[in-house]
Amino acid sequence: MLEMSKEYYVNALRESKFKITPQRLQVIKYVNSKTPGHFTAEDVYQSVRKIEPTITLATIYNILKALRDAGTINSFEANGTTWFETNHEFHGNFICSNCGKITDVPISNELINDLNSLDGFTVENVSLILSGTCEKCSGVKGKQS
Amino acid sequence: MLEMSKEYYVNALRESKFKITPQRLQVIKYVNSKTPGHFTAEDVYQSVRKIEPTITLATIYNILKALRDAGTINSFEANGTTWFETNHEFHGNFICSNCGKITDVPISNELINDLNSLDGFTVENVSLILSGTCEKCSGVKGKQS
DNA sequence: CTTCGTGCAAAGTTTTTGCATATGA
DNA sequence: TCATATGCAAAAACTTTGCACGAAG
Repeated sequence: MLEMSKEYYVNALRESKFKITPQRLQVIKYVNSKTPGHFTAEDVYQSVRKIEPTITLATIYNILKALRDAGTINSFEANGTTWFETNHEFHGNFICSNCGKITDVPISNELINDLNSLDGFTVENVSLILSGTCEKCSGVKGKQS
Repeated sequence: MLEMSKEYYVNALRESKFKITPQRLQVIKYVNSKTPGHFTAEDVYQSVRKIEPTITLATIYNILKALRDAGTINSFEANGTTWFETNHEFHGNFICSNCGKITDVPISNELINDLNSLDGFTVENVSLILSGTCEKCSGVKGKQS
């Protein structure tokens, strides 16, 4: 895989016949700054609108879909929304049911082999989502922020 | 684990201090009939309303939450909705992006060990979601039903 | 110049909430 | 009796759609 950089995203969009627009460049800038990390369409919107004030959530959804179709970001659903991430290494996403924070957790290689040996199924995407209490929230009472 | 039966769900609700209502019994009847299987709140609603015509989706959500809190069903999010299932064995859920069908897929025990050895995290729930093309849809053109 | 993307408004889905009434334990 | 559940309506949260205009290639 190419090193993460804005060019990586731009090239991937071009290869998939997407046009390069100022709005897309701003979303790329945001996404690239969040490596590794997890973000929602709303997160991207709130950040990018500071530079592109006329942009709308619908356009953010469009752009994130393009970046995903170009193979540069992954998505998974949790807590009622779609989360995006740039981490292409196979991993789990641990979601703390107390504070809501999402943390990447490592997974052994054996599982990857398992998943590639499913008779009859062509696996294109895998998401492993764990929930529970994170280290910081263990023994601490509080509400999700 | 107890054998799956309506009593299993009723007992679990009682142990968690939930009341047994006719509406809950009908949802239990539905859930128990879908073992193994995957269903949404809407699926339950459409079935149960035939016997309990005044029931509403809000009540279905309430009951499914109670059954989940009582530890009898699991849930995961995919395709924009929450799916419920009774399968308590650790497994993956393969979602065909062509026909939408969800299929349980077996996972080796190694992963379970991995997931139980996450330093600092208390794992309460795990969902492994795979997407791609199922056997039936491989090589077949069509739209999701 | 032609196709694709953006901005806007509106609608579609799924899920939650508040409250009065009804009911299980 | 009394805490909890139900039914209803309304709202909230997230995502998609249609269309006219604008911009990239």
